[in-house]
Amino acid sequence: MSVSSSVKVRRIILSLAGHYGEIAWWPGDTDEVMIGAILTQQTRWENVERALLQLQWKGLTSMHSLHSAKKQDIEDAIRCTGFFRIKAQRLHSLATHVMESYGSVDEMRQFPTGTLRDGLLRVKGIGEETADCILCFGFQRTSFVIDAYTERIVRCAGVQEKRTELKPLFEQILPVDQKFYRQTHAHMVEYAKEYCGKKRCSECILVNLNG
DNA sequence: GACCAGGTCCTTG
DNA sequence: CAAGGACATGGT
Repeated sequence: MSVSSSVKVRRIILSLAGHYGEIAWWPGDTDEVMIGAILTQQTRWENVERALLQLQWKGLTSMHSLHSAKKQDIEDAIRCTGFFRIKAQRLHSLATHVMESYGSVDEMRQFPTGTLRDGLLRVKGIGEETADCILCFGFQRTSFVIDAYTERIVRCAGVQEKRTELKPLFEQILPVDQKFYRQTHAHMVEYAKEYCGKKRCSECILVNLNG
């Protein structure tokens, strides 16, 4: 008989926190996090940073400016992130949602997390992970991000729950403190990039988590 | 050249 | 609901 998924996840969280400690991760203002969250879909972060620089040169790093930008200008700036046509469309759709539903990014801050999340998920091209990244890292909310890396790590430890059940599983365990949400997601990504390849997981410091 | 990257949407069986 | 393909550039 193995331990429950809840205990496994708790061990992973604690183990990684002990391994990495506090790390700086995904700084930037709210608009920039929103943009980065879309650009990083299925894309390395280094390429996203280059695109963010190009957007800065064009003055397109706010929802306000993206709302009125020409599609061609957005595409040219973000080409290096791949999927550039669909991502340009997604950025514009997000900007339109922000400006037309709230008027500005600052107006969004007074709304509850659930309301903001429902709105974001209605934007075509924003799924659960992107919405939670925006909420957790852009709006400082306690909404945990489940990504491919997190799923890979918990599978490795024998957690069987479906992906949609992982978010509530983590949120039951984490203290309701924004800092833990940010840090834990950061740890998952750093750890997986270092040790969990897509096909195999070597030198895994979590190998004894089932015991 | 093959394979992968911090997803999401759409279509099929 | 699960599985497969499309979207596209850049690095190993």
